[in-house]
Amino acid sequence: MNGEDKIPEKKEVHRESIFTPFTAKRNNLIKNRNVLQNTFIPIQLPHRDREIEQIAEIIAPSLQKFKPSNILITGRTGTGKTAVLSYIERELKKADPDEENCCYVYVNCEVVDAPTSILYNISNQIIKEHEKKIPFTGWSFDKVYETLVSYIDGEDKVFIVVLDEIDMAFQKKGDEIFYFLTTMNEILKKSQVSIIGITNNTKFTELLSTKIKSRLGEEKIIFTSYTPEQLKDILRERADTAFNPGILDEAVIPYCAAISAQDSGDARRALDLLRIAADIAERNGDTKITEAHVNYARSRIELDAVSEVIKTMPMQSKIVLMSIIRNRDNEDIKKNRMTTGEVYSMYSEICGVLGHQVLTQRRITNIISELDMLGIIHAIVKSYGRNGRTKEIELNITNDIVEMISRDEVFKPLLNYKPKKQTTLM
DNA sequence: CGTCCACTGGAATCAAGGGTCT
DNA sequence: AGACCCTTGATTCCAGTGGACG
Repeated sequence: MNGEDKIPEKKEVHRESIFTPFTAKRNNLIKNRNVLQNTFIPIQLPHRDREIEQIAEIIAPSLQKFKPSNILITGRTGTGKTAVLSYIERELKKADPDEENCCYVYVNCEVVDAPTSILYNISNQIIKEHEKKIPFTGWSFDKVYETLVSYIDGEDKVFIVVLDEIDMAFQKKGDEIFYFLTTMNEILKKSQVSIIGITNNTKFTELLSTKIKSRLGEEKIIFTSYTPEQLKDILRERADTAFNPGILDEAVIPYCAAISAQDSGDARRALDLLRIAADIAERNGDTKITEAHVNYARSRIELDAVSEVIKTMPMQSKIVLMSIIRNRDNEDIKKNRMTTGEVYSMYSEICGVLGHQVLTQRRITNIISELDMLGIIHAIVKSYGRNGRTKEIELNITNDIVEMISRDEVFKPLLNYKPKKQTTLM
């Protein structure tokens, strides 16, 4: 993206086997790699004491077999929600090692989002006996639910069910699943179930029906974004165990913190930045990690994220994106902003060349909006008065990525193809 | 002030593919 | 196996609209 952050040339290394250069250059910059992984849960979570205490206070009764309130936790990504919960889990296990009084179940709804699979997932974490486990497919929702309920009731414990990324489950099937989970207690005679929902969608509660809302959110805890100062502390703590002393340039940690605080206050992002910067430095055989490495890491993260999105896009969206790129680079048109109509005619042309089905303009409008939401393009509705009302579309990706798309082999036939001259339009 | 363009975006509907139920 | 969802992507239809122009 920017030319000034070039990493120094790789140093020549005496070759013995093909691995020698890598092992030789893997100088001990990184002492402990695990610590920088975002799945790592540190012993202490800096700046989350208050939240931990709050949650601990709420769920403490479970250790005496009393049902704690349901909790709804909101906060943006990378504010330590999942980390805090894992921490809580660990502490809970310490207090009740044999799960005599309470049992902790964690489900990530981003991975398992269908209502049945959520129940299935919960059940199989709870049900220990192998022969009683619920088969992966084949059972109806009701049957799974009934089995789960009867099993839970046979246990005489408090079950704490943590639903991470709870909004993902909501999108699929409304709040039905939450209804079943929260009403479970009315059927249960011995055991109790309490739910901890985690979401990074602050508007999530508005989507729920009032009934569910009050049940699920008996207690609400909001995780605020980290400030740059707090991010610095977090990074510093990890860096202390991750790196040998003196390896990190003074400015690196404040710089990482500043970058990620600026666009989210996301600790995960900050850690990624640091880890990748370290990786790059290490691979390059450098002895110190500097701001330049961080800059490099930053652009690589960005590139990876966007190209990943584009790679997994459906074909039609790719063609639409290609049309926008072509329109922008076309000698005859040559403008950064274009209308839906212009995109559509280019699109139909490209479809013709590639032998793809041409979709309606209505659908293309939708695809354009989708691309807009992904942040790949900028589209705002604008009125040209007498000349109609349309979306004004602008590309919003770097040339590296444009390059990458253009090289995609599905667009091969376009390489030698010159678009027709546009006859109409201003 | 009304007209009228070139679309937007909601709603209903369909078709295909996948999983589920019996 | 065959009937029956449910989801997703697409189509059809259409009412609605910001603002330059006359």
